Amino acid sequence: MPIAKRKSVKQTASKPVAKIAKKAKESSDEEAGSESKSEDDDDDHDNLPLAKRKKKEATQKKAGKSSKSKNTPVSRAKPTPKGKKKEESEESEGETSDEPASKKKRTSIKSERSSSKSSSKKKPKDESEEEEEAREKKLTKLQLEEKHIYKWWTPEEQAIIKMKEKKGIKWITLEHNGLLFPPEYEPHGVKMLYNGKPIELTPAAEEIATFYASMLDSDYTKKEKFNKNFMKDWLAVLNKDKKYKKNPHPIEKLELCDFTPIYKYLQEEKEKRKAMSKEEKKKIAEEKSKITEKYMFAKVDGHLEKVGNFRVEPPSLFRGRGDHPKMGKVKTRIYPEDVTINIGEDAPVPPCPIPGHRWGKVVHDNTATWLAHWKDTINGQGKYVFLAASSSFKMMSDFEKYEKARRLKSHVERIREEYTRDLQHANLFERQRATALYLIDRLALRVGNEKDEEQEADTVGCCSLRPEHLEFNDATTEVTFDFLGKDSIRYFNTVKVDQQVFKNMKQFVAKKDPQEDKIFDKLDTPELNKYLKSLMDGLTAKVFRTYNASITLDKLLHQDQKEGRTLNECLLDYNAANREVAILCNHQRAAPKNHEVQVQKIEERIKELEDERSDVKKWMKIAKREGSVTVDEKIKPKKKGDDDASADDDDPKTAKKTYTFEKLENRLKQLNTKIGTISNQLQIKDANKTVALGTSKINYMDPRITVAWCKKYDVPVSKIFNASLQVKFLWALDVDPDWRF
DNA sequence: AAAAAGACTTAGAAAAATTTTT
DNA sequence: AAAAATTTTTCTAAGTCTTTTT
Repeated sequence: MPIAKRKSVKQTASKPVAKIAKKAKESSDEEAGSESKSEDDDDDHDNLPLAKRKKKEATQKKAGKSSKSKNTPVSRAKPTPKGKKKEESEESEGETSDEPASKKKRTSIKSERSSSKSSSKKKPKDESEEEEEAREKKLTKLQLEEKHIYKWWTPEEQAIIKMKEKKGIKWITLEHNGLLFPPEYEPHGVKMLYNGKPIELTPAAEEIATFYASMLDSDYTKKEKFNKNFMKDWLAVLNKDKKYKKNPHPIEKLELCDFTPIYKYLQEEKEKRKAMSKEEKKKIAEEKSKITEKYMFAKVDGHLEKVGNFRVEPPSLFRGRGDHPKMGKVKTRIYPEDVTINIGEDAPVPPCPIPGHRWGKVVHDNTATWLAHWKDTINGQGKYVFLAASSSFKMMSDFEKYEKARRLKSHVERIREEYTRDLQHANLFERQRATALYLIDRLALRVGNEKDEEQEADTVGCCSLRPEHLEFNDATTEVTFDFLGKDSIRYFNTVKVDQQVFKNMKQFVAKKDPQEDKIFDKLDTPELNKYLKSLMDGLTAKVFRTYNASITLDKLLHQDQKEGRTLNECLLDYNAANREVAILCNHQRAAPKNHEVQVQKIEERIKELEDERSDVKKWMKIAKREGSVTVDEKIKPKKKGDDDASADDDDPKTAKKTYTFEKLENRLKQLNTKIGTISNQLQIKDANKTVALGTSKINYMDPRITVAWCKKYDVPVSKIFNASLQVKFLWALDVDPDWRF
């Protein structure tokens, strides 16, 4: 066992973390009420070393659009080549009072918040007041989060961190309360049917049947492999029942199983929970949080830090992605015996939470950041309990990730020259290496490690591509990539590649088994990464994804940014840039369930408004001539059904109305903006249909690019980073508006 | 040197919470 | 007030890359 270098340094006598966490919470609550600003006055105002303003270096990109432009990755084909131009986008209600992201710092927010807090009597609150209150709540939440965060980026802290780095350790003292186990299964006694008859199950068998019943709505239960794996594991449990030692359990075939009684029971339980009164719900929530409270925080070198996943994964049916060979297998319950705890040597070991059990092992590995660890029963892979994204461990490595990607910026030109040259290398290995690197760089492919094809879904990355994944178009020298990548997400893209790359790839594919052989048969990922290391210290394949995502965002957010845009136009532009990055990285999501219906709805609404507009235009002509106009106008039925459901469609009621020209003119203007806004929404909705924007925002785009842009154009950061992201990116919030990636 | 184990980041789905519409 | 839509959080699978073992 790798109880690597134990380093134990004297630990300051310490209270148990639970108590400390509670304390912290109390004190911050208190502060929220009474505003004790002195405490973190000296905040992080300007001691951020990270944001050391780089003079905008003469960044070499032209606004040129050509996807071959030297410094930009080949962009993916747009899924929808609609060239439609949005005409106008004016949101009806202005976001007037949201905190402008610029110079205003958190201190000001704080005082604003606490002062308004005192006006507790809620009278006829009008909209804006309500809005403000809501915003206030969010800020409070953010504040509370921020409260316990260890500001590791100050120079003093940096010195300490350097020291630890030198020793090769991550922490000196570590305290936490272990992890929370799911409760034992409680049988509900609802009998499923077998061959039409109710059947008795042992609790263990019932539990698994209930897992299955709870998934009846999902696609999994319609898959043969899932069902097969499920039956195998379930039958093993069924036959464990002593009653069936001699002859097999009556349940043999899934086709004869009817889980609907259990399914219905689950639905009813859900309904019941939903129907509970507010008080009941609140009470239950409180009880829950009482239990979880002590697990929420750990103490690392004296700093309170949030724990990420302190819950042990409950048993379930394995839901592998794509065509996973193990889907449907029973993932069994984890007990303390299965768990290894990592904790400071002098810290109290958390008592084992299940009576009669004990921890599998307790280690004191201060070279690692995990708090607990167990082995997954499906694949035997390690599962870890780590600190949350807002912890210093995570923030620091996030920061380093982006700094490394920025370092690549000053090497990338050289690297590209080198691999472009090597595309024609006499040696096959080097040619393959150069070609693979080209794809990783220009198409943002993942590196593609080897996988165990028996145990895992068949997905590939760059190095594991096979001939079957490519198609060549000789006329255009375009290559079509069609393969399943991480999470079995399809990568489907036709790209015009470099002539030499085209030639190489055709050659690598020749005389190979399309289904079995690797295109880059001489290459593997350790080999590629070894080469990258030689090009730049710390460089690995994944850095290219980070680099290309960030540089693309940076470029887009600086390219034709018109002055005087409304907030909404700004957000639209950001969304478009974000989307481009997401498409580059192939971040996809399942289309929202009712997408088509919703699109249709909006289209109808637009049509309605357009009809209205043409009416108004017609009337305006008359009014211009005659001063005013009297028309028979349709009256929209009041939303609350006019009881007679039938009346709705057929006889739209009308009423006589008289308008002046000016009135109509005004109305036309309003209609135009409204139509503009709605068609914009529609466009975005459609463009984002299968694109997941979040993944690049969370993992790939340097947050400083976003924050700087926000400051420059006076967009509140909160419009782009929600409370969690603002905390995760706390280290980036003080960046200079002119900062460039 | 190859394989396996270990530790950490990245990923989309699903659940829960919140906001908007009806 | 209910329902629908949207956003946020949670969950845990599935990658990458490093380190250890064989």
